[in-house]
Amino acid sequence: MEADEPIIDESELRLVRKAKLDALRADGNAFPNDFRRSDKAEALQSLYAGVSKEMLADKAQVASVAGRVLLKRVMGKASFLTIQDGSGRIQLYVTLKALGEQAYEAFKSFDIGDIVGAHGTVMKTNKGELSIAVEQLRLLTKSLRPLPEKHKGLTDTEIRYRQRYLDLMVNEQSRSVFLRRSKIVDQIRRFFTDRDFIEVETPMMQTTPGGATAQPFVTHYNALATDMYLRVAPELNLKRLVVGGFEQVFEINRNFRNEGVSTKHSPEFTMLEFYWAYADYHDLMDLTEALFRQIAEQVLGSLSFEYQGRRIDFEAPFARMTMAEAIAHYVPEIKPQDLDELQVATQIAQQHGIEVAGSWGLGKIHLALFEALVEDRIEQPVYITQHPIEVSPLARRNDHNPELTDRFELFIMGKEIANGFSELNDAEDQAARFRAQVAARESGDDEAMHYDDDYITALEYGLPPTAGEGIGIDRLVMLLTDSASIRDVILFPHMRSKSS
RNA sequence: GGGCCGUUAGCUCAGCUGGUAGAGCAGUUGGCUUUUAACCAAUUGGUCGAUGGUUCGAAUCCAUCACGGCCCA
Repeated sequence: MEADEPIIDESELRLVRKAKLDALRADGNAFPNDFRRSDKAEALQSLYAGVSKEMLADKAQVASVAGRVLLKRVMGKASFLTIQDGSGRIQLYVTLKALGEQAYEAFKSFDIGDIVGAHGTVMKTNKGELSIAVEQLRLLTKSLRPLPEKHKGLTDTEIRYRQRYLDLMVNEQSRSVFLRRSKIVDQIRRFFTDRDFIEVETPMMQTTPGGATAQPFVTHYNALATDMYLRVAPELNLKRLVVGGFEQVFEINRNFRNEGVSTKHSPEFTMLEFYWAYADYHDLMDLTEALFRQIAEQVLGSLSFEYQGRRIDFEAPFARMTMAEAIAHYVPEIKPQDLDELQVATQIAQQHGIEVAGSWGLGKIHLALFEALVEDRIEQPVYITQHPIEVSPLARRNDHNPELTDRFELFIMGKEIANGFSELNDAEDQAARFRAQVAARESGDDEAMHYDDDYITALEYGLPPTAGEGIGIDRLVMLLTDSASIRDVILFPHMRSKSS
């Protein structure tokens, strides 16, 4: 996106640096790319952690490192630079004696933010800090803008999101969140490929949006001369693949829902979806627990962790309860038998300020009560099962109660983290459910699904009994990084453009 | 969409009941050969988010708008 003009800022700080760059240009190649490093900061730090100053001096180990200057301390004829590379930080010890007059003078004009390369001997200072006693120091990239303040860092949330690179440069916390995000996604891939799932990529642009009840983004496809929708879910395509014989598939990719933005919702978000033939929703719950334990163990090194001051435990089996059971469990003043009677349940809902339409069955009332009274109270992982059929147009009917589905949602700390069900593979039932969705659309529900004729055709060829699930990656990462807002786990969250 | 809060130097922030803008860091100059947010001395830097209004006088009070944050729907 080139929408925003670069900010023209000819402030004095910039002019000073620009003059330094001009001098470098006049002097030769101001942007060399022939420097090669031998070591990264973190590797050196851990390699020499237990080695004494004297032992290091005996070894006279040489190293080449490169990174961005974060701190600079000039003390006459000897100086220290702290640089940061992709792995961490390391200190450089720069002396007039080792560099010579000319190079040392040049070094003194380096600014915080510059990218440098250094070659020298690994040493420790009197205080025991690992450093490189620099013999050659090169400026690799001149930085023209001043970095945020060195100890308070960058706290302005808006700048942290709009200029994430600054946030990453100076806020260690932010770096670690995104490093951990990468590890979590890596673990998910391993988990599924280890179990013979294959990773696939299905279209982001679709002629018929489907797979979730949500309002889609619309775009125009010139070559096909048609409007298309950004997908709200990959679900229907993934099940087409199961029809085609890919019996275990998963996809980790973006979904787009043209809805509100909040600390829990981002219109563009990342979802894992997977489909597993010859399994049901109970198998999914077992698999999800195994997945979450593996991630926590591999990424955090522990099965329990803090989230916003609460301890979350993945070790104990995740509770499983129906929506009605959950209401009675979390809201003690509501008795289980009250929820079995349509009339009584309606009354309770109305008492809690819920507007109950005449067409609602027990399931819909339970859902409304659950969302109003239970969701926010949940802390530890709990599977809520058996959602009403009206709100689950793609899920298989329960064998004992055809008004309910074989479905679950996993909640942790008030957030819906996963949603899975035994898939509806009866093409005729699915066609009827689509028609009901279309009727809802026509009476004004923008989030209701479209009728997907092609999907019905696929089902008519036969979808094996299959279970499928979606896991919101951003929310999972929020939990595992103790992040309060979804924007803190998305590298470049969308922001309103500033009219200048 | 509604409520509350915020926007002051490149960054982090002070600035009271209205009297004409301040600190630390960064920058510049000088000093300093093992510092750790290095230190010491001097010094530059502002359309106080924008536009209106009230007032002799507005960063400060009022209104509208923009952007952001938190909470709610």
